[in-house]
Amino acid sequence: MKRIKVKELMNSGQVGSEVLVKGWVRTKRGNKNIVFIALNDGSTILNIQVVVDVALFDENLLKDITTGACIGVTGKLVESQGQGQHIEINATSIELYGKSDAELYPLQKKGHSMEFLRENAHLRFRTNTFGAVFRIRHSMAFAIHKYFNDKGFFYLHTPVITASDAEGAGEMFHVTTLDLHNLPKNDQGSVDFKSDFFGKETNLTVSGQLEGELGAMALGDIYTFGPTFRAENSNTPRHLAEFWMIEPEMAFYDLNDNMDLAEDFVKYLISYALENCKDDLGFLNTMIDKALLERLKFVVENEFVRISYTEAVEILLASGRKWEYQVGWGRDLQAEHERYLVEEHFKRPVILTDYPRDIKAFYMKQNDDGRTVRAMDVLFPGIGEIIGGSQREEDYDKLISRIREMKMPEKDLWWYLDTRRYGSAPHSGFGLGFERLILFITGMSNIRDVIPFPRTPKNAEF
RNA sequence: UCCUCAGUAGCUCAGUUGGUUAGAGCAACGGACUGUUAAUCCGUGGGUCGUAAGUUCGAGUCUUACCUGGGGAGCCA
Repeated sequence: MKRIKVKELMNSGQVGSEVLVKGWVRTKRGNKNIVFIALNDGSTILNIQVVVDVALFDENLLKDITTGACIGVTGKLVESQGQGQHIEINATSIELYGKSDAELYPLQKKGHSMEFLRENAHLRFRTNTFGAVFRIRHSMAFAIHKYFNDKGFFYLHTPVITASDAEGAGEMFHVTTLDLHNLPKNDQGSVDFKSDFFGKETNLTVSGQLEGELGAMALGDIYTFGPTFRAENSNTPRHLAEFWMIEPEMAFYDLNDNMDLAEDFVKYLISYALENCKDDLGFLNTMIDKALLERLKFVVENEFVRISYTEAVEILLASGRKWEYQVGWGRDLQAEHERYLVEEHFKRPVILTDYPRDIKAFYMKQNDDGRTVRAMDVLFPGIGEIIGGSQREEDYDKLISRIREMKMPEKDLWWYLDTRRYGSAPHSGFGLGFERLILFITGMSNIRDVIPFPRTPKNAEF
């Protein structure tokens, strides 16, 4: 008999038919006459209830069916006599694929703390919460590709290994095949990378943006979606050393087009989750965050506030608040400032634009005022900055003077500068932190719980 | 990296001004129960109190260092 997934069974299983399901035991309960098994196969958060007439089965087999064990069940699909589920399976035969010693299996049929489950990341997939989170994570990855594909964007694979630290987005992980215990030195006494694998110093990427711009300057609209690495010693519930980022880059988009796309994109993804992840979101709304669904709907239904950095500073100064970090034009906004704007003043997502150029990256388009750039940050409640982007500086002279002012390695950027030498065009783009999006959509509070295997300082287990 | 809180049974925690044999709930195990929903009821086993050093007649409790984790901050997505 062909196995049917529980999700399909719940949606379209025919009462009265013979079915075969395979999955992992969540709980078993009952008495010496009848036993109930809650079986989950990961296809849905819903369990199928298996009803076992004890008289029909070997006692030792039933003894081995414990929490965590893997079994296959053949039986008749019937309407449930009990409350709590509409259908169930009257088992006629059970095959035990893998036992699970109940005295040793870490997961119990009770709630566990997130910290405990994080230490058991190899097994946490088997919990309701993490099953829901990772099904939603998949759906969001799929929706991202669908959104851009439907809009005519091309998925561009930018390199994971790079020789440029051009953006200066953060500390980088070195990539080398040199013998770390016996490093070759040059005449100046520093490491000689000429004999390294690539013949030069290389790192893991901190952003695919610069390469993405090359693609946009020919293909029009592109996006990247891949892993990103930051060797920052950041220990917070919002940072990872290895995370996934989506970076669209669009020719002929100005900053307003860029903001329109960012807002439409995020709203599309949330709508997609609301429509396609109902069971999982319903569970998270009940167990993790009672305001989750309400908040998601609110974001979809309301326009994001768009104000300039300068206006934001005025609001903060007029608030009468005492800030731990001083507010003033030219200073970067701190978490407490962003939080005030999003969570108290406007009570909705906010897009801040036109930041002082001295606190932003070299590639951002310079405004005519000579002191601000066409940057945008999308700020979300509870998350902070979820998107950062800008219109790019397409003017060669302005770009090169900025590179020199900031003492960037001009020589290494020759290929980037070539896009401004040959057929330069106005263009824009942004970066969306995938895990921060998943945080917002699932209502989870720690970023380590929305990526299967978190990489953080002092932690690369699993 | 900084500030702060915590680390005691498989899990979540209690443990008084330092004092005899370190407790509870849940889980596990054994038993009871003819339809259960994290079933219920009765019973049983289970501990190098994060690690190291120190103070003391005596340390789960006090001191110092280190390790690990949570929360906040910085850096950022």
